[in-house]
Amino acid sequence: MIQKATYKDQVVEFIYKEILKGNLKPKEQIKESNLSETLGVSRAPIREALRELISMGLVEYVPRVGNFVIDLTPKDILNTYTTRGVLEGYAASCVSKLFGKNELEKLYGMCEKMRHLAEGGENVKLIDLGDEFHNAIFAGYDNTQLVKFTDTLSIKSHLMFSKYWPKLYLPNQIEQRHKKIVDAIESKDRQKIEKTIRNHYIETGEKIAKLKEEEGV
Amino acid sequence: MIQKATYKDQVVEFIYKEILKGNLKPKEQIKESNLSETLGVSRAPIREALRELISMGLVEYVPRVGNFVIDLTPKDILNTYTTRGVLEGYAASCVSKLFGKNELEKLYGMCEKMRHLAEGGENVKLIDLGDEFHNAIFAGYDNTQLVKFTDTLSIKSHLMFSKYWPKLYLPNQIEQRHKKIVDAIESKDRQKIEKTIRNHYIETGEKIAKLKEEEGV
DNA sequence: AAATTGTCTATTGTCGACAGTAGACAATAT
DNA sequence: ATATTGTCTACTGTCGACAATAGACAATTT
Repeated sequence: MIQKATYKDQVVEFIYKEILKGNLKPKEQIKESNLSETLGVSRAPIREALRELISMGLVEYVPRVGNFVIDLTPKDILNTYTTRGVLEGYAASCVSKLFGKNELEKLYGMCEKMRHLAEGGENVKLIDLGDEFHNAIFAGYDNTQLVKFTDTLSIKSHLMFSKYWPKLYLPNQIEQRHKKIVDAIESKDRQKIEKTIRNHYIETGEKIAKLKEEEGV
Repeated sequence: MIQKATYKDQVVEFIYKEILKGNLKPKEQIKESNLSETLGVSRAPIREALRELISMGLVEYVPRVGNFVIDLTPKDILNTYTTRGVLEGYAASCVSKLFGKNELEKLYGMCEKMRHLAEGGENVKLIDLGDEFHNAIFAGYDNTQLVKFTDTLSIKSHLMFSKYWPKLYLPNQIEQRHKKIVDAIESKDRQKIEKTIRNHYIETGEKIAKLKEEEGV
């Protein structure tokens, strides 16, 4: 399926990457006219892109003043991860019964691969695999509303994870933490699944929030 | 605090009310130029308003084709309510310990008032009180991320509730259903709170989905 | 008749320009 | 020196016009 990308879509992509790369720093104002000149398009598609980024939660908007790169407080970070944990935990508990041996094997395999990628310092691939892991869990879940929310949260998380990941977990821990999730799914105990996934995210949220706090001093 | 409303904000309000009133029907295309002429403003603020409505989930957008009033399938309806139940259930369980006798009394009072409003057929006030009820529960909860999601879902729910509410519950049932939530909060049993609120929403979601299904035949 | 192609039209996508305002800074008054 | 007021500037808000395109419909081909 081919999809013609409008300028707006390309601008969204561009800004997102600039933020990821750190070329646009938290709290920094994103000036429409500047970008317009830089990218060689008019302000209209820039504005539309910014609106989208606002709804994604990556840009904060103050009427008549401007658009600013989001600057997450430690509390915001914890909130983002917590919310993600609540939603994904519920989703996983709903679809757990769909998982047979094959699917579980595949998930366990991913856990190992995560360790390898972490050992090799391949953070981009690690994040991609993380996405794949979560998508695999959601594969059979058809609550598009909930999934849309988790997608938003996922993008937001990446922002922080890509910055702090080396300080978070050892490669072995990454593997074990995800295996724990698969174990829970295997148990088919819905309560356990929810709890495990919630904790998975809350732990990471707390860690990153702490790092951010220390850095903010 | 005074807030200057931009045209965009007023247009959002206008379109939302048109949808609520049924002047804009599901699946109907919202044409920028039409609205522009009707409201006497240029297309720019109209477009911005539409973007916002898209992010609120009230308008669906097909690139290069147009903006359409959302047409929720029965499944979508159930999903919306389910997601809301998951999020609000968790939130309520988190803040339950903050509720003392005063707060609980107030909540019980609201339940009674809901019955009265339902008996009088005052659906607008009923919806407002419903919001107040939920806001009261969230008062001490500071996960802005989660609250933002529930706000979105709440707006979406209103769309359906305002259409179907007379067919959903008897005045007495409305009171009892909400009292059950307060009872759960009073118990301080976090698990029970989550479960109660989830069910509260899922039940309504299922009912509305069913009504929608029958109507769609 | 059915399928393909071409044309037209209504609608969205983008543009450049101007209007209005928030915030900074200078000028003035106390 | 501090507080108030006025001015300026850079930015967002809005505008009207034009470009591009999806979808409908007509013309053409088989």
